[in-house]
Amino acid sequence: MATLKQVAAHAEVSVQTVSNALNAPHRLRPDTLERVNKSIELLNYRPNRNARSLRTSAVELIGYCVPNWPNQTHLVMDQFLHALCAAAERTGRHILLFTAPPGVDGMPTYDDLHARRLVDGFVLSQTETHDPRHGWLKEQGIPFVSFGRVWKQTTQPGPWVDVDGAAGSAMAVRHLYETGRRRIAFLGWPKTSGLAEDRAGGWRDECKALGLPISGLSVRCREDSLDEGARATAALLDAGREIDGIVALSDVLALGALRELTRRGLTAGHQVGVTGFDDSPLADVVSPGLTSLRQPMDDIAAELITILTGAPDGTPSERLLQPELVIRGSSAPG
Amino acid sequence: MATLKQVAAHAEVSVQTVSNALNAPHRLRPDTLERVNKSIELLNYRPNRNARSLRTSAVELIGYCVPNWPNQTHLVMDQFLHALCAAAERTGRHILLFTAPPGVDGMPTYDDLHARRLVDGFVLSQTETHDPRHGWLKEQGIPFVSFGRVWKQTTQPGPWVDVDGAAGSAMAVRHLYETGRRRIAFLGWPKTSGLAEDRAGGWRDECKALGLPISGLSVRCREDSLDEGARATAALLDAGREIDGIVALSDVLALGALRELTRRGLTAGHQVGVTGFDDSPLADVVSPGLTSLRQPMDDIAAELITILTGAPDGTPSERLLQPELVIRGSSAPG
DNA sequence: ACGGGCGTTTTGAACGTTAAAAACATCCGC
DNA sequence: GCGGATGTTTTTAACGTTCAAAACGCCCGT
Repeated sequence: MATLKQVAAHAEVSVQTVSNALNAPHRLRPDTLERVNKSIELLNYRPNRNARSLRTSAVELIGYCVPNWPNQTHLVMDQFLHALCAAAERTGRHILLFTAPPGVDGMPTYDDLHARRLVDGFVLSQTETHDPRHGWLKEQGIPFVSFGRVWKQTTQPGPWVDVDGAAGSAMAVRHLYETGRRRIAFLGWPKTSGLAEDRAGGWRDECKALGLPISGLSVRCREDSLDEGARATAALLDAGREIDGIVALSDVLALGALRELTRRGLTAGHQVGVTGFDDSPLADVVSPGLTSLRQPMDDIAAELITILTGAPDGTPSERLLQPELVIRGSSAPG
Repeated sequence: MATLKQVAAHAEVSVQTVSNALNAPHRLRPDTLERVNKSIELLNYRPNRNARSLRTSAVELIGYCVPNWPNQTHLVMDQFLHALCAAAERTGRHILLFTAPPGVDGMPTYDDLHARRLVDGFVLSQTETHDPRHGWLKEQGIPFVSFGRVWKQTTQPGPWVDVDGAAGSAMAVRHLYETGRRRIAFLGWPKTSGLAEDRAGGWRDECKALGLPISGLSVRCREDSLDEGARATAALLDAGREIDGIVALSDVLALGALRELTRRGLTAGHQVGVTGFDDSPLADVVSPGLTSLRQPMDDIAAELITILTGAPDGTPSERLLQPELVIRGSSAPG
């Protein structure tokens, strides 16, 4: 494997000149640059990243903790990871995966990776209510950026990128309204989840703004499963709420709703319009397809990387992105 | 950030002694070792991985290309990644993610990562028929191990770990047989996929071994979707095949089968037992739960890492692991 | 008392790169 | 023809670690 030294010998220049040819080509006289580049190419030289990192103390690696506890967002994790990788690579960086215990127990792992210079900083996701990681990292002065706000906190402990769940729900409500629905229910989770409250709030506010009823139309499911979605839908129908639209907080709940509607002989997309959240692979695999709110993964990833690698000074950056309503059969005009 | 030098000064020994305290503690006199360790702890010293890698030319990082083209295995990718990470960490290594164009176009990326010493080697997955990556890497002398055999090849071009799809199908058939089924159909993919042939072969052979009929009971679906699974099931039922069991090549196809059965008023798990493949999150989310063949991700990951980091000599290692039948409601005794 | 052997510690050099400063070359104005 | 400005290249040193060899200290046998 060729080194700078060998290239330098071959091009009959000093080592530093070759280094400059790569890092500051404008400093070289054109003919020297060309000669050096020829040697680089001929010897198939590639800079040794370890030596470079040692010298510059920047590894160009970003740590990401691969989550292991069950969570609906896993269904779109591959999309997220791909987008994150691609965004990192556009800046010459890469993603380093690691595992860590949840919550504050995982902090030594983060600390270690940073102290040993395996990573420059971290991208956090799967943010939880009162997540302790952000404050801890900030305290240690370790660079990070969060995908997802830390809920139930007055000020965000660091830079973040998130998707506007309230706006998403509102978009879903408006879409159902525009396709003729007037009694739109909401399938959510318990109040403990900030994300759930965010999305529920969007449904409530938009319904109010459009003059639609909300009383008795919001159901909290105990868990994120098809069965719970179906059960909640059944409850709404049995209570005689006369619903013609359902905004569900997740694709899984939405699929449960679809199943219950189908079971009762109600054509989803005709009698009752249904929307989900996150545009997971499930949404596209069922029939009729599930209308869902897609998270703009490429934009999210790009913003995360920009914030993390851009401004190292203390100014926390915050970006709230809009989801995109992907319309499929489940919300066809009734 | 403390360095060896500072620790050495604090403990009043030479730099090399501190290095030995970490890498070869048996060489130190017990009292020196203790003194050095105290200093290490006090100064909160962590070895700089870049400096170490530069010296030893081993980065302890394993490259994994995060796939972006649509594929059913994405549903279990988070499980795989978590297992792979954990296994790597058990040997002090980590996973570096990257993106690359599919097929041979991606090889420069692999080459580059290795040449710049960002990774020691690669774990390949999403192996395709006649996958060119394995041969190329072998030729370049770049260490790798494959999750998944390269199909339609007489000899495997390198070490691999795989799950025995034929045995999996056979397990499913036997399970359905033991719960009373006698006419068991197979839902597969086109012949071009080695994986599909492997799984289909297991169904065929086990049916023959048990004296069950196979003629007209195998359907090839055009794509891996719920609709195709449902369509294939409908076709089988309409043709009067009198089936009472379905072994599907994927969870998605199996869910399609379940949907069609339910639509026709046939209780899945009673009249017709259904099994899927891969034990994706979908299997657990539907009701009745889908009986499915789980890939032993932890074992797979452990084997991959062992093979990749264990024997650097030319002897290719090969490991065929058995899937595990996870029994749920969809195959309850009829 | 002296050399050999062994266990422990130190010295010197190297891994491949870049930052900073120094050296060299060239051109210009006066 | 000399000082200065500008442009290009080289020299020196350093990043933090580990390897190989040398040095040191000690015990032992003769």
